[in-house]
Amino acid sequence: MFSLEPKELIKQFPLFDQELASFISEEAETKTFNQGEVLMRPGQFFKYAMLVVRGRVKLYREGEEGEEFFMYYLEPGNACALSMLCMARSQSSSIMAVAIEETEVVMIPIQHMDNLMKNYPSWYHFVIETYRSRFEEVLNVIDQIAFKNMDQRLEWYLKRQSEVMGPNLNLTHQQIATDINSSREVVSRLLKKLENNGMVVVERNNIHWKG
Amino acid sequence: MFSLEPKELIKQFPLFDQELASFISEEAETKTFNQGEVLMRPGQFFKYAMLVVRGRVKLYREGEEGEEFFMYYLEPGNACALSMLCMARSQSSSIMAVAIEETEVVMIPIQHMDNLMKNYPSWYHFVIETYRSRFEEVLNVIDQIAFKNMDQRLEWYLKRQSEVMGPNLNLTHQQIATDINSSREVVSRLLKKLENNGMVVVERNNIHWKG
DNA sequence: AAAGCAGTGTGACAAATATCACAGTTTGAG
DNA sequence: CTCAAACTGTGATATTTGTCACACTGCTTT
Repeated sequence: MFSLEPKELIKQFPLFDQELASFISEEAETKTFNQGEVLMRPGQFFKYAMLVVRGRVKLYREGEEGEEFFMYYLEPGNACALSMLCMARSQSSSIMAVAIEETEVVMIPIQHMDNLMKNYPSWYHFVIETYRSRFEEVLNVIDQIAFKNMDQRLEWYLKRQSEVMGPNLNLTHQQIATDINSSREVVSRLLKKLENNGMVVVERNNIHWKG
Repeated sequence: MFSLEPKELIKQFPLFDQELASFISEEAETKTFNQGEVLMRPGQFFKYAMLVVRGRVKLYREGEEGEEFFMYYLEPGNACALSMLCMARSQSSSIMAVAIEETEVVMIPIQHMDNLMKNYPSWYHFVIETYRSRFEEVLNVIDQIAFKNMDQRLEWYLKRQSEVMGPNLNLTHQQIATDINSSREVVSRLLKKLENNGMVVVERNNIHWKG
């Protein structure tokens, strides 16, 4: 649990300037999460702003009956927007963040936020940019589920997955169904359609996306 | 187009402190939008952060085929979160903001943002709180359309409407259908069900919500 | 090889929602 | 008052998606 070099930080977070990187390097801890570990769970109170420097984090929404719904991934260079909305009132924010591989996270204690905001303009530019991009991502999610039907949603889902995971997606139909809140059979059928259209090659435990 | 007294501002925005209110009062303009006027449209570049001090603004998402989908209202004391994500990159943020009644808005030119962030802690607390509450609202919207079916969504929609507009909702079935991306007939039928359950009284151009 | 299991394919059916056609009802303009 | 327009109600039907039942495949374990 030790911290990153400023130089390394800037490489991951190009919006940071020298002083900011130095400050974070001194004051923040670095923590490694194992695959499957939960970074954030519903209704949690945050003590840190979290920046991903290695690995991948999956964010998804949990429904009241235990349903899941995939939102987006955090990759190196991303920050968890919600962890920065750190004011006491982190109520029933029922969103889950899980490391899907070994993931290294810079954790900045929230008591530094005032100082960071005040004295490091490049910090708040980063914060704003983080919100902006996450907000936009979430709006796109709404578009999909509000306006599109399952085949289009599946297609969009696979495209986004492949942007993060590469063209070979090690996913079962059941996992996909859970992520888009559908059912295995439906996913199977739609995948077959996509395969016929040449968008995809379907194998056991693997889907090859041909964007 | 003249500005508000600091005292009045603080009344509307309790998170503001005295200095912040004074600064805004001096540097910001106040603009009145008529009913139906567009405050913000898809892909627009922002020159101001916008704070609502009177009236109501409806925010909705527009689909590619002209569909609409209601997101939330801004009321006095609220700020348009998107207008504060003002960095140049305001891309295809296809969200619409329309005044649904005569609405007065304090417009803070974005060139003051750095200064505000740096020198007025109560400003960035307000900004953070604005993001937090909007983000949460949007997550709730996702819950609804991802996990719930139409009757529950309609119910939720009516409840939210009545929170803002009072128990008497001057809405046609068609308007509701548009807002929740369904069709008039479906809304009619579901309203009838709600009426039978005593949740609601349906009249022409008016729905009385009995929370 | 046999058994077991996770993953997949598929037809039949059920449920939710959308669409169509048309009729009735209220309102407001002229 | 009359007519047209906007709003609402309703049955019939289509489409989309979910559910159920069961067969099949290929891999792993014993």
